[in-house]
Amino acid sequence: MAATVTAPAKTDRLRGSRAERTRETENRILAAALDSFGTAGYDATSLDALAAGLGLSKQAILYHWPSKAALLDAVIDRACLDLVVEFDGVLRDAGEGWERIEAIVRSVFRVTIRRPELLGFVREVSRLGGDAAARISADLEPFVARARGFLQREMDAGRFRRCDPGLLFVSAYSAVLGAATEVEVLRAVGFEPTARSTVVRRRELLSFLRAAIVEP
Amino acid sequence: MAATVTAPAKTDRLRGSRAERTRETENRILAAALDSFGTAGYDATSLDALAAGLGLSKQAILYHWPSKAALLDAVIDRACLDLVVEFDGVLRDAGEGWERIEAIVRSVFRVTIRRPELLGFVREVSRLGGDAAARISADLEPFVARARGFLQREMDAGRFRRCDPGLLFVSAYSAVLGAATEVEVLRAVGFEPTARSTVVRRRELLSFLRAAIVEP
DNA sequence: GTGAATGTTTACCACTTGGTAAGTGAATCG
DNA sequence: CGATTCACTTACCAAGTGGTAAACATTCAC
Repeated sequence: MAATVTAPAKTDRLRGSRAERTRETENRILAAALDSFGTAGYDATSLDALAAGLGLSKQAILYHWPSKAALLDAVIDRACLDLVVEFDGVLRDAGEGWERIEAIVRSVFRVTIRRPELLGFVREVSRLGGDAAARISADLEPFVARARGFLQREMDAGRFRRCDPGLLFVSAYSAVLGAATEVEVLRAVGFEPTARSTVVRRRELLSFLRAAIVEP
Repeated sequence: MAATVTAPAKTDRLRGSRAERTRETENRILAAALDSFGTAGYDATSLDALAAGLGLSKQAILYHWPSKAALLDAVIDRACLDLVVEFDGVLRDAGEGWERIEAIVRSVFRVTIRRPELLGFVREVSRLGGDAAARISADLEPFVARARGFLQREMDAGRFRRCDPGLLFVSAYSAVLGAATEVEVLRAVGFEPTARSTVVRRRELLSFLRAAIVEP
């Protein structure tokens, strides 16, 4: 027979070592929780429903994390990791000055299409406030600090309009997230958030930001 | 004795006609619900807690509105009325062109200080989606339409940079609401949302918007 | 093979939720 | 004055919540 070296490999769920399978279960839970927290919301997500969607029981979740709040913390860390990985990858290959902002905006729009729950989750956590919001701030702080440093340098070089880098960051952040995720407002002004209209929205947002940021 | 013409006037709560008192109770419930929905959130607000805070029982609320969802609808209508009254009043006395945007931004910042729950509520409803979000869109549609018309006219007159008025509205809306209400993001960039820092934030936001909107 | 650690389940609990049913006291109206 | 409407309360309920306790099956270490 063909050499089954060491693998038991009865079903897909039983592949790999015990530690690997545990990690995979936790990943599945984190992904499902991120999805539900980011779309339905934290309060509107029950552990029962979450577990049922994964073919588990609620107590399986509570085995890996001691409480719903602890699960939220873990999801926050995971989401921030995903975001930072995404943006860092984009920025590594991006050019200088305005090109970097353009690269980030394109990246945000790509994320809202491929993983719409991710930025919704960021919104949700900052809405929840308290420990969760503090945690996400802390997780993203290095990225935010880098962004501010970048803006400051570009201002010093005379390429960006001089202003407070922190507040410029907030304005740009809000405008980008809004154009990418405020589906109701977009609908109110006649834009169904389809993939096709995304191209238009992105183009308009970029020209808006360029006018606001780049020194003419 | 002094002429007590017709007034019974035993306590404050019993003043006025029956219809007036009923209306006053409903107003108190609406105000408390708007506050709690806008700060704690819809899901996190229980009818019991709401009623207790008003010295009523939950069923008193359910007497005036048949369900929590119906109460939410009423709160939406009330909040939109407040917003439209506020903005219309401001715009009536505002000048032309850029001055009108400046007036609106000042108005938004004033609202976030005097009634922080109001814009938080708008955010919350648009997060909830579904019927509630559709309702708030419908309520604010006339105002949004006027804003788009204004932007279009200013572009035609060559005073504003030419672009899609609807998407410009979304970008500006997001930037304003973000700078006014994204407390966690502001904190992350080192701005405690105090009344003092508000002046700085408003000034920076205005110069950001001016650069983005006004034709140089 | 045996015993221990691990991941998961079933059973259960106290508590909260939105909502119903029925009753009550006061204002209003004829 | 009596009847009725009105605004509200007390009592209650079924469904769901996050979380605990304990039993159970599988896998791993020896």
